[in-house]
This record gives sequence, C-alpha cells and structure tokens, in this order.
Amino acid sequence: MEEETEAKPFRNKEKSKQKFLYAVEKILHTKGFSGLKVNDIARTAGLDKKLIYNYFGGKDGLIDEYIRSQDFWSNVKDESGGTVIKDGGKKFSKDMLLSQFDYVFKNKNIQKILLWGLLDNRRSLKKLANDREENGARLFEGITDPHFEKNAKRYRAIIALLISGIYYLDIYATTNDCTFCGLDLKSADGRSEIQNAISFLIDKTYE
Amino acid sequence: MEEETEAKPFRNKEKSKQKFLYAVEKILHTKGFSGLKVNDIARTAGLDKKLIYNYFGGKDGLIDEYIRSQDFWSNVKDESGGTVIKDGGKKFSKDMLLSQFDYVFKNKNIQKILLWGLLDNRRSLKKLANDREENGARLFEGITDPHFEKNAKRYRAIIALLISGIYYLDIYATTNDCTFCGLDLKSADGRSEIQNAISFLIDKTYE
DNA sequence: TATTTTTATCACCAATTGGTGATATGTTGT
DNA sequence: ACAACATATCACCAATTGGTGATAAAAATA
Repeated sequence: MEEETEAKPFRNKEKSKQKFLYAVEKILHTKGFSGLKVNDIARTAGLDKKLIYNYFGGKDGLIDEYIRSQDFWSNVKDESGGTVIKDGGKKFSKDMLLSQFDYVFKNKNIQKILLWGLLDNRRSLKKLANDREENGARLFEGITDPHFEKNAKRYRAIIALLISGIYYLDIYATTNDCTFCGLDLKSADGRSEIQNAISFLIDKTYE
Repeated sequence: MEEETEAKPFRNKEKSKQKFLYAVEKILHTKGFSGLKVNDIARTAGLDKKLIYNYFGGKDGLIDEYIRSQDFWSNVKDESGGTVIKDGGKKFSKDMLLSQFDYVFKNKNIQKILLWGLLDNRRSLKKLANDREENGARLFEGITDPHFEKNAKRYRAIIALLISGIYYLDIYATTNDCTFCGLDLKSADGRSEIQNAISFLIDKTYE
C-alpha cells in the first residue's frame, strides 16, 4: 500500500543492512577489532546472523562494505573552488595537514580503519589507499610538482612523513595516556605544539 | 649424569619458557596478532598449554613477558661515548631518526609491538612507552632544550612528528604494496627519498 | 482470496576457544 | 634403593566460534 508518504514494510532489506553496518561501527567503537564476531554483530544489530551471510556473503563481506561506506577523503576534497593557486600549494598543504590532524583525532572510526590498513591487507582497504593516492596525485602533479621541479619528490616525501606522523600521533593519543616526546597529545597545549611544528615545517620547506 | 660439561636435564623450566617466548615470536611473525591462541602457541612450542598457565599465569602474562623481552631502545642508546655535543644535537637527532627508519623497517617484531601500542593498552606496552620517553628525555633535556630555548617544545613536536611518521611509513611499507604519496616505500629509491626529507627537515629546523 | 517471493528466525552442527584437575615422568637428594 | 619435588602430559570441560538447512512470517502479486 502506498497511501502513506513512504511505504514502510516492517521487513526491509535495506534497513536491515544498515543495521548491520551500524552494528559493526558500534562494536568497532566499543570493543575494537577483536570484538567483531558474527554472533555479536547479529546480536548488536538485533537480527539473525544468517542475514549477514545472505546479504553480505559473510563477515568479511560485511566488513568490506562497512569500510567502503566510510568515505575518508570527503573532508579533504579541494575547497579552492576554482581559485587559482599561486603559492605553490603552500596554503593548501598546510590547511590540509592541519585539518587532517584535527579530523583524525576526532573521528575514531577513521582511526580504526587506518589501523586496519597497517594490520591487514584486505581488498576494501586497498581501495581506500588508492583513493588517498589519487587524491594526492591531484595536489602533487597539478600544483607542487611544477613548483618544486627537481625537488618534487622530496616534497612528496615530506608530506608523506607529516601525514603519517599525524595519523600515528592521533591514534597514539587516543589509545595511550602516556606522553610522546614529552608532549601531552590529548591536551590543547600539546596539540597546538604539534600544529606549530607542522606549520613551521611547511614554511621552511617553501623557503 | 653430569659427565658432560653442562648438566642438561631433559626437562628444563627456563628452556621451556624460552620455547614459549619464541613460539609467540614465530606466530606473531607468520599469522599476526589474531593467531596468538593458547592452543596454537603451545603446539608451536611443542609443549603443553598448561605450562603457559603455570609459568606465565596465562596468555596475557606470556605476551607481556614477550614484549618485555624485546628491548627496543638498545639500538638507539647514545653512542657519543663522552664526546661533547656542540651542534645542539643536530647530528645526533639526524642519525637517530635515520637509524630508526632503517631499524624499524628491518625488524618486523618491533613493528608488531609498535602496532600493539596503538591497538591495546596493556601494562607491558606502557613500560615500553615509558622507556621511550625516558630515553628521549635525556636527549631533550640535556641537549636540545638548552639549544632551542624558547622553541624547545616546537623541536620536541617536530621530532614527535618525524619519529611517528617513520614508524607509520615503515609499518605501512611492510603490510601494503601500495605507494604512499606516490613513493614506493619498499624500493631503495623511495626510501632514500624519505631519508633526504628527514635530513632536509632537520637541517631546516636548526637553521 | 490464494500463491509466490522476500525477509527473518530458529535449532542445530562441528570446530575451536580458554582453562583445569588428575596423573605421569623425569630429576634431585638421602 | 627410596622418597620428595619439579616438570610435563593428558583427558576433559563449558563457552564460544563460524556456518547452514528447515521453517516461519510478512509482503507482493495474482
């Protein structure tokens, strides 16, 4: 019956799939990787585990779909909006790094997925890595490579170090209470110190 | 019978404990964290799992002892040997970072333990983190803090970024085939590019 | 209405998990 | 030789793991 604005059957495949995906997120958030058991996922979703096999082909399929559902790079897409970049990408790089530092710290799901990329080697993670590479390629090939010419590769290496350093520190700060190089990465003070360093290093690189 | 140079009882507690520790290492190396089940560990060690409970109090105790057995920082201890440092620790920092980049890449066990530090929060890992902090404190408080004065904290932040970037990239290179920022972190070429970047950034920091 | 298809549940399986008490076997000291 | 002790094995447990075929219940179609 389609008299209501939305036909709402009590049994809805799409909605159930969403419940499973949300269950993965919830468990990942509370118990971590080791908590991702089919039985637990089903219980958390409030549905029968058989459906995981019917809808996703199994636990791996479900997890793959969960990872794919997180579009990591949506927040870093170019906001320049047609503005011509004439500083060799200095401002863009700096903004990107600083916003990543903030974004990853706040987004625990992303942290888990990044960790996954270091632990496992599943297909869905490769897709994510490829996204990052493609996204970066636009910055490098379009802007910084022409600007740095001979030293283009060195610039890429610097960004690689900073990006991965940012990831590591953000994840470290979440799971550990301990300081890192004497800096409290959870405090506003420690974090602003890292931000200063990022800004400083980019400035120096463009000198 | 003690006719041989060393009395060698067929049943030797210490030797058995070593077998378990080695089994942990082996499994960690081949199957990763998820493979660390008491049954598998015992089978790999060629001993009964009951001994794990008798000798280590359980799986966690065994793993803790394994982690403790890896003294990560042995390779970075000061080699200056009394030489007075008068460049503000520039050479020392650079050497340390470059040697860490190499060491962590080659030592897969350390990679696993570093990953553990991002996943878990066990006591033995905290001890490791404390070791790192204490080790770093010597460099910072003794050498770089006096040199950078006002900017001492910024220098710490820079080292934090580089160290953690190095860790992340090394681990990433091991588990992934994919490039990072367009650099092949497994190739000599890609790795020397990172080395250049490290060297460059330290130079710029001391300018 | 009756029929068919989709959606979801249930009961059950074999294999594996962590864990333990009883027992055997080797080692040492008397 | 013997006992006393340390070392290691074994059989067994309850709970949990991933996985499936039979079946129920709801929805769509006729």
